[in-house]
Amino acid sequence: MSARKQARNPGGRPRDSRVDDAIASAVRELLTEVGYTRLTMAEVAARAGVGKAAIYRRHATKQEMIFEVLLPDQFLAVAPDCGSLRADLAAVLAEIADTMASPPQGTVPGLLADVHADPALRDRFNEKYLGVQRRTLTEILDRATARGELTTRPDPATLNALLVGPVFAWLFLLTESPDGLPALTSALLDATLALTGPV
Amino acid sequence: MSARKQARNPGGRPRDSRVDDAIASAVRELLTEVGYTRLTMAEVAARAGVGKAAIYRRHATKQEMIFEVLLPDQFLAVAPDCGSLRADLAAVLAEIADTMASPPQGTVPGLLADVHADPALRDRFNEKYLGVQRRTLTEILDRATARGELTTRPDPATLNALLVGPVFAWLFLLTESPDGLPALTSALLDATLALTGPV
Amino acid sequence: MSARKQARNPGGRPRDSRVDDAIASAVRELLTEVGYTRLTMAEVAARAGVGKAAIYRRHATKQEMIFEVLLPDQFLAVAPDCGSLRADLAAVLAEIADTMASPPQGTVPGLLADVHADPALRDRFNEKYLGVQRRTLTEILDRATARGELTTRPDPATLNALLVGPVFAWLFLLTESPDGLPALTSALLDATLALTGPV
Amino acid sequence: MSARKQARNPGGRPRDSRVDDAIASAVRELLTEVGYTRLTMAEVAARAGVGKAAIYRRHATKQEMIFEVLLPDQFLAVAPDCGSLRADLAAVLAEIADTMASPPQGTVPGLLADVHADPALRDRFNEKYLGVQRRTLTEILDRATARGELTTRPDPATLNALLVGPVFAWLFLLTESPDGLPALTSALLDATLALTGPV
DNA sequence: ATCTAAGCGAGACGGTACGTCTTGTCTTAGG
DNA sequence: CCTAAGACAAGACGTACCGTCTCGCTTAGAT
Repeated sequence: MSARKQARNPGGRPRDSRVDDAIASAVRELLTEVGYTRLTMAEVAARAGVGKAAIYRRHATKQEMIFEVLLPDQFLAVAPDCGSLRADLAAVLAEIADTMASPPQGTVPGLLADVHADPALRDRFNEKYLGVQRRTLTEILDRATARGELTTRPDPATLNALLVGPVFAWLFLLTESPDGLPALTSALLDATLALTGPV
Repeated sequence: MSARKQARNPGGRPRDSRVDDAIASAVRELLTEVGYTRLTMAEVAARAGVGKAAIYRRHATKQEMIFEVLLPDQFLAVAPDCGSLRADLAAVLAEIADTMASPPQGTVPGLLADVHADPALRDRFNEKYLGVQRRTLTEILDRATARGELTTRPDPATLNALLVGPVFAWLFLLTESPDGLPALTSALLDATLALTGPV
Repeated sequence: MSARKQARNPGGRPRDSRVDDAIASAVRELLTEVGYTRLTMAEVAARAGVGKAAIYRRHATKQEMIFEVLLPDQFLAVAPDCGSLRADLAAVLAEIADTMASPPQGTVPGLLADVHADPALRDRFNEKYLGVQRRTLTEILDRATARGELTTRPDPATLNALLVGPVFAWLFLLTESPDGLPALTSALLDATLALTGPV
Repeated sequence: MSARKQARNPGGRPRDSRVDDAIASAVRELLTEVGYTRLTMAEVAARAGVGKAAIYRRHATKQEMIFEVLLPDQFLAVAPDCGSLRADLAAVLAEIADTMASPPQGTVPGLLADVHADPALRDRFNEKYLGVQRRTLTEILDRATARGELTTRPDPATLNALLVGPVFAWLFLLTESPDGLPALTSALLDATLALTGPV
């Protein structure tokens, strides 16, 4: 995922993957210890035992670094296929909720703000996060349609907002505990499925 | 709204209310022109024709300044009473959506990030924004219960997340156009009301 | 001498002269302790108990800062008038030699290199150092001419090079001790005066 | 000149002399184009079509590299013997002046500054440049003494400063044109010889 | 005909300084 | 006590450069 400018020419010393790991670990530690805003590049470098240049060789800005470190490479890599629309949606929602709830306090809101401030980061966010979500939801709807589970086929963007929004709001607007997420997502699936109409 | 530290001593020169207005206007202009992150106090002061001290006398930090300038004083001042649960929720949701959609690009996510970073701002946010929302929703539920519209009385926090979350996600995660909000909120109300059970 | 951008408008907090002094002292200390090359702005700021911005408000670059701190404000302010050409030249030469020998090891060569690398610094150097020297020498020659001490009037630039060059070479090319300067300047004056011809 | 660490073991690939030449050419080009300070090792390597390691295999530091590239191998290899003290001094002075005036703008002052900052470079400078000068001057004085041209035998260091200093000052303090050097050196010899006394 | 030590170009590495920027506080002179 | 202007301490940012190290490969001389 990282590796922004891969060497075209195979000559030259190759990137040291231990440096990637050290950076990622330092970022995660510091996010936990000091939070998104107070994380500094100098401290990441020091903590990782790495020069700042090694970081900037991999990540264009502090924001992209954090995004790239936190977003799992395998995020929604395969669309779940559990046999029913509800089960598929539940699986997707669980993975999304997990990705939101895992990073340390304040990281997700901080990142979202920077996504809105930095066009380059926005592009990466759209590509690596939103696009994957939309493709996965579309695939799930395709399968449900094939199964005859849907009377009306909802708009994927609307469905996306209806599913992800409450989880985000629960965690980052209301700042409620992640422990309440299961109950929330259960109600959320009931409500959403009411829209698609029972067969 | 403003006036964080009211003069204890009535003696001395009174605050100039034109300064308050000039600051508010400058903040709104700059949010539109350069966005939340690139707005600086020095530029607000220059644009408003005001000293930085005059700003800090009114607002403790940059973040509180923006929050106080943007949040309408009358936000959800009176709970709507339109005769039905759906109409009441629609009215509340419309006002909330409007408050979210009005500020310039990136302002709401920026503010939300700072709410997570700054405990003092979080207190103000809880008091002036979240608390009002929850109180209003509770009152609406009370009325609906009295009318006999509810078979099960939902948890206010869950309801809050179900209603506000999708609007937030639509605007700030998916970055879809505010034009799509009416369709979204309509579906949203349908789905949410399906939970409360038809009478 | 310092004060690069003087406030046009008298409004605003005035510069704190203690900051000027603290910077100058820190620069002198650090030049002595670590030398020209290893002096860093961050350390100057720390040593002076001052923010870096306070330094850059006064001095455009590290090089100009050192130049402005080291060059005495009164350098050759008044041309000596001792009654004879030789005495006048001796006085000027002593002051120039003193200005060269005073700064800590390596400072003068370092500064001279930067003068050749930075046009802005070169302008300041020409104005504050060379110009003053040439004007002073010209004035001394004028007086000697009026006294009838000169058979041929030497070119001021040549005279300048003949006088200052050996001192510079003694200190910075040969790296001989400043203790040898009196003997050198004495021989130097004899040689130079031989050119102008005895009356 | 080059070859700082000669291979002890004759095994292994020998140095490629074309690499030496390519480095020297690149250094000279870049000194002319960007000057001493802005010359970087990476750019020298790129220009020479050479790896940085190949440079550092030959030269310990950037400063030594430049010094070694610029100082002629044959600098003052043989003391001139022109039949008179003045002619000998003129020949030495011309060669020294030429060595100073040849390198691109700013190179000599830059190098001199680094000589004062780096003890290792200073040693090389003393050995390859100053020592040669002093030995040559001493030899010339010996011959002049044998010829009976000297009434008083001047101190070699003083003579060195008196001769070389004005040339240095002319070029690097006053930044006058090298075209003026012949006139300067002529006056300089007159003045200096006046000290040694006519026979 | 290997073997092997050292050369080679490319470029990543740790470290460190630079000059810019912003925040929230403080200091003027004046209303 | 307010105001406008702007200096202040602190410290993060992203860039640049140095001198070292690592990669895969080439090039001789010694066996």
